[in-house]
Amino acid sequence: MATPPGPDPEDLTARARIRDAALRHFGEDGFEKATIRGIARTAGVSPGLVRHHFGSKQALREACDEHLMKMIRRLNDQVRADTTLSDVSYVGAARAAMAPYQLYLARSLADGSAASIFDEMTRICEEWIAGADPGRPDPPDVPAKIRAAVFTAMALGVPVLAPHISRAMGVDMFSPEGDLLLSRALVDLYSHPLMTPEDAARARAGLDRLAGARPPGRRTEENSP
Amino acid sequence: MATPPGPDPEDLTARARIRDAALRHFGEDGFEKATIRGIARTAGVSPGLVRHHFGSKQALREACDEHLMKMIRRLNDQVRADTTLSDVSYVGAARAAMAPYQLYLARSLADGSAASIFDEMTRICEEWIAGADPGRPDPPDVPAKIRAAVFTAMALGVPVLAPHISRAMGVDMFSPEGDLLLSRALVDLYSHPLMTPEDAARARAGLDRLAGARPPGRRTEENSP
DNA sequence: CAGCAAACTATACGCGCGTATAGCGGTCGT
DNA sequence: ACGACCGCTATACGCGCGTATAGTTTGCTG
Repeated sequence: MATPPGPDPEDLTARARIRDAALRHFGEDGFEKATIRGIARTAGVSPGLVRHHFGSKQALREACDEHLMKMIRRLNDQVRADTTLSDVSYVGAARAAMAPYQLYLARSLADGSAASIFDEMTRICEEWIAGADPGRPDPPDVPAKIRAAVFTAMALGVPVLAPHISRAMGVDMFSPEGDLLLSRALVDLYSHPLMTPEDAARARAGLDRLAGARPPGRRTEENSP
Repeated sequence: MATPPGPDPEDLTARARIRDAALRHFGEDGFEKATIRGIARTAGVSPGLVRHHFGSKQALREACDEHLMKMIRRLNDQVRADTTLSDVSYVGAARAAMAPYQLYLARSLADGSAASIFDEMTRICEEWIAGADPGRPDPPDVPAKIRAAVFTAMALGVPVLAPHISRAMGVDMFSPEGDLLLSRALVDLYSHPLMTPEDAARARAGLDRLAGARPPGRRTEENSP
């Protein structure tokens, strides 16, 4: 295997440039709005070459997904490798490395594709949660996988809605200042439970009551003025 | 004002049917992929009438945004009105009432439009947070508005990524069982801080160190292997 | 040097979209 | 009773897209 057509050792080839351009265009304009012609122009090639290498627009998207997931896996393994770093710096470094792809990831997740990426992140998160579960006082009444999925969705909500957060903060979320501000906000939110244990108990009781009484049918008040 | 062209008392007119159909199509297919012809067919009218009433596809989208925001405001006022309900049932009822619009809201937020809706929800959330702030032991070091924006993004991450959560749970998030499961997971996550106070203190110290030392420049290891 | 395969370009086609405009029927004010 | 108006439809235009295919360059092998 001297120069195999393998996917990894390609970083300056036209194929890789097309893929990177596609990641940018898909991320900035969305899959539908992005055009093969525009991607080709950014990559400095002819539109026909895009089809020659990837076959179709959809296949190009799937190649982007695959590439991104490979990068996420590598990032996670890398973080797992040296746990000597403090939590914060690793989170910051990971966010910095992901920055160019977050727009694409956001779009891709939002329109329902990139399922495997979400599942992979959920799996990673589940390991993380399962590792922390033994340390908590009360046993969880929801499987770790489901909690992992919900939390993954919440965590991904931040990059997905990055423009809105940046607008609220007044600085770009990906700038150093914005990143710092966001990190502080996240630490604050993560370290303060939004519900007291009593609230939670009451809520759980309410849920049990709803579940026992009747399945929560929707109210008919949606047509009242 | 017998039959004014006002926006409110219209619920069975063709205009309202077009708007509802647009909400569905935009939500299910995305703004770009959705077509005026398809919306018109769903609404049972001719494509020309869509333009006659709304002028353009973009204007139709803005009308959808406006309508949705009005509904959100009404829902919030309604919830604020009777605080006798337990937290959970109001959350469930609100989610049920929002169900048909969550897909649209998700798409709309994800592609950067619907800024005013996000800001409105942030404002509501900020009031909620500001009301709860006096009760916490340590003073927050991040403005309430920013915490509200970040939390709003996280909360909206759930409906935005609903398909993925549903896939992980095994049941549709909007079904009664899925809603119950999701609510339990949310209660569990909300009632258990993800970071201990020590973790948070250490993280804040790390952030202060990073902020004081140098702005966090990105590593050069993204091209290493 | 010949030849061939792979990378790449040029050009064209067809389709479906948003948009524009002309025309038709019922309803209401006068 | 009648005409102006509004809701609504039918039809058409032009554009830009994804896709297809034929042609051109490049680089490697025998």
